[in-house]
Amino acid sequence: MFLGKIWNIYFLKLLFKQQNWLINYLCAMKVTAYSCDVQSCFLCTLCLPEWLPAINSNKQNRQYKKGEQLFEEGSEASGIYFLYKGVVKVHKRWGEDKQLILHFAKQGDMIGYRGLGNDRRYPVTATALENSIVCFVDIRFFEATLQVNHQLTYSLMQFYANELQAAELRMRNLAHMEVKGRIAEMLLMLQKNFGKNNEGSLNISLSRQDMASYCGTTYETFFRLINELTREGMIQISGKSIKIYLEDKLLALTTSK
Amino acid sequence: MFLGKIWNIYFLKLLFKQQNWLINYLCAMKVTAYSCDVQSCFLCTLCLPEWLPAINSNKQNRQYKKGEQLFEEGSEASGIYFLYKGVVKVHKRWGEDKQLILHFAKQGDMIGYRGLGNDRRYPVTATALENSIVCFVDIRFFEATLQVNHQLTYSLMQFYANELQAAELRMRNLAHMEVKGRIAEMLLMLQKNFGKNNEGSLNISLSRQDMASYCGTTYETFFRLINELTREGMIQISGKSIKIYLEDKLLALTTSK
DNA sequence: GCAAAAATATGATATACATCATGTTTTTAG
DNA sequence: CTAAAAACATGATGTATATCATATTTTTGC
Repeated sequence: MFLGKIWNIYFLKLLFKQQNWLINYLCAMKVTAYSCDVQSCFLCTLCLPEWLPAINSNKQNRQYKKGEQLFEEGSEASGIYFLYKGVVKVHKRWGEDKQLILHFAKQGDMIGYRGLGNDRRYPVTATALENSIVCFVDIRFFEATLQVNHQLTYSLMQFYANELQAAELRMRNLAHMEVKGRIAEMLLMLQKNFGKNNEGSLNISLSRQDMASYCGTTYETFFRLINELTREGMIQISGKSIKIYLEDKLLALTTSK
Repeated sequence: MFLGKIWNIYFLKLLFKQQNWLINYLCAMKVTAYSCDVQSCFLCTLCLPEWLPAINSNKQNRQYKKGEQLFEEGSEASGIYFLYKGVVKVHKRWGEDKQLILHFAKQGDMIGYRGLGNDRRYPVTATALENSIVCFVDIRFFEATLQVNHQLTYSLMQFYANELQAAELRMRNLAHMEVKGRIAEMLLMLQKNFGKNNEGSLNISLSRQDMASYCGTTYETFFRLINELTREGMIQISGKSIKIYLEDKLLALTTSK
């Protein structure tokens, strides 16, 4: 029955190859059915069972269309988001038309937690790259939750510790690794986080500009370097689908000397 | 009496202008007197008073000479350090002879907390830039402390959140800000964290290589650019002493467009 | 379904920064 | 106190990457 559903969509996709609106419409419908079950996210799994009803009555489900912003850099941090469906980019501005993308958030990811420092404003912007559904938790309620659920606080602390390590690793890479290596690293990250689909390509579709912004470079440089990677047989890229062929060679690009 | 001591050292400094060994020796002696009072650091102020005796019997005072390593990137994370006296750089390797300095730790700073993620190895190296004294707390005891002292856990979580924000800001700057701006930013950071001495220069002395490594650039580029900053009247630098003259102009260099 | 707007492709040119090379000064260690 | 090592200074040269310019293709909105 589930397979039937997939087949159904696949069939429609073939039928209306260019008319993606229908597919999107159908997917959006399916997606609407999803919602927080108050038992599987970072928040719910780490809280005392007695606290779950409180969560249940305080959470809000929200939907965002592709391109819509969840929140913007500099605005007051109103709460924390848990992504149920979709893909969201978390990014920081530089000047008028540049940005560094910090994270491509996927199903299950927490977003907005960077607003929990001393400065209660979001230090980043979050933008939906696909139609997305989130569970929103008000910041005050979240803080109350932390006061009550020590295990959650401890886990969140560890989560931050891991994020900090990752951020500082990327800092070093931005400072010293060449762009080609950073692209290789991003591709491996995407494979790790989003996996491959049945055709063996990365299970996510990003614009080249967004991929470039993740690597901290320009569209043009990114373009030239993925061409090189293609010529060297490490990857293949057509449209928005990317296949990784020589994982070890990519990995080699990410190490020094 | 305290003033007398300072005058004493100042007098000796004049007398033996080049013979710093004596001064250092005397200072080291003075320094040896310092040690944890179990009431002023991040750890002690946030713990329950009942827990302090436990800390007192578990902490270790350690000394490091200039140039000595506290711990090394990749080695097992054995504990957390609190810096009582001295300056310590926290840095990450790249290749044989490059590094990115993440932090110049000063009195009161916590070091080694990056080792508390899932991977229980230090992701960074810590090296003393001056003779330093630290209070060391074993990682297992620290974890037990976290389990007991929820306020400490919460504060540590917030601390990490702030560090993460700072790291991601620097990530963006490494990606998009030009080196001159990053130097300006470092100088302002040094002034904020280490203050000025009675002559108005930054109260810290770093090698140019280390400053360059903090900015994510080479010694040569750093050298040329501080010359520019000097020519433009923003700073003055002689030996290891740096004076900031035009704070607002430096600040302007750190913003886009 | 069509016009407008994004996204993509690609060459030509510019430049910020790294690398190399060499000499001097300062610091360190025995 | 002296030799060796580290830090510092500075020009010459090389290169990775950004910027600009322009044409094509794809996507989006009404």
